[in-house]
Amino acid sequence: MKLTQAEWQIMNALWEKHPATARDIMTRLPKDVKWAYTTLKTMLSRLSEKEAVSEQKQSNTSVYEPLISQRKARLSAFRLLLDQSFDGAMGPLMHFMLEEQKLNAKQKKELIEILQNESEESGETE
Amino acid sequence: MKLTQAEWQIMNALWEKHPATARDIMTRLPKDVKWAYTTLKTMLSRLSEKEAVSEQKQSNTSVYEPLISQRKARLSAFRLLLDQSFDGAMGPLMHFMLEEQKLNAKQKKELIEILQNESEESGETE
DNA sequence: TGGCAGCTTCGACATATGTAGTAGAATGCT
DNA sequence: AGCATTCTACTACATATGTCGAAGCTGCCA
Repeated sequence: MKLTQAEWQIMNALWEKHPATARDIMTRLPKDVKWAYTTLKTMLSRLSEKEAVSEQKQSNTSVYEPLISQRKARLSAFRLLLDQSFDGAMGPLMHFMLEEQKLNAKQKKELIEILQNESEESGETE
Repeated sequence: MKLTQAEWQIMNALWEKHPATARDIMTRLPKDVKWAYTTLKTMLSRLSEKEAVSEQKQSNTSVYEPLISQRKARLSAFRLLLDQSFDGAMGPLMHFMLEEQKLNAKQKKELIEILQNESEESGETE
């Protein structure tokens, strides 16, 4: 499932809290997004066609629910980035992240801790 | 500079070895890409318009050179993924990568080492 | 019960992206 | 010189994406 930029903004708002109406979602979109209400509705319809969200009518108002998990969406996006921009390998990506200083000292420290903790355990989510 | 999927495939081929002609690039595209020669040319023209590559005529044949570095392109793509899909924070991304088992034990170990070494140094930004 | 307010559905349109054909110029082989 | 090969430049077209406006329901309140 590939989401477009606009779709990500909507899905992010929806994952944050749902079910939600179009109005609800509007208020949770990034501040710099200034869509007409119908623009959002159009996007929601398209997401519904794509089976990314479900649409239920409560009397005259539609209530939406995500049908794809954030985890799956992230996985797709991540894989795409990896394949498309980093030769499909973690190595280049890791190097890139470190070289670009995408991590500050504190983050590095946290990361090290996470890594060390996780090294002991197994387990998954969803 | 945002590159599309098709553009990434071309730029990857061009970064790999350049200058290069359209024919050269054709041979280095992913195996599953089966474009007509003119399709590639169209893409190259668009990349040229976008100032992502330069086009020089050697007599009657165009020779291309990347004008944007792979590093910069990766940076854009990475930032976009981070902002769009991971709340713009490394934390969620790191957790995601670990949970998804994108890193095996050895890689984690290496990563920890790199992190600890780099922790002392400083660097610059873009 | 007449309306306003808010929702919904449809249709429309611009730009972006993917994909390619055609025509004509430049090259090079014979 | 004449022809086949190979390029380039243009044009075209479908689908995807971003953005709305218009018009028609629904429900609630004075």
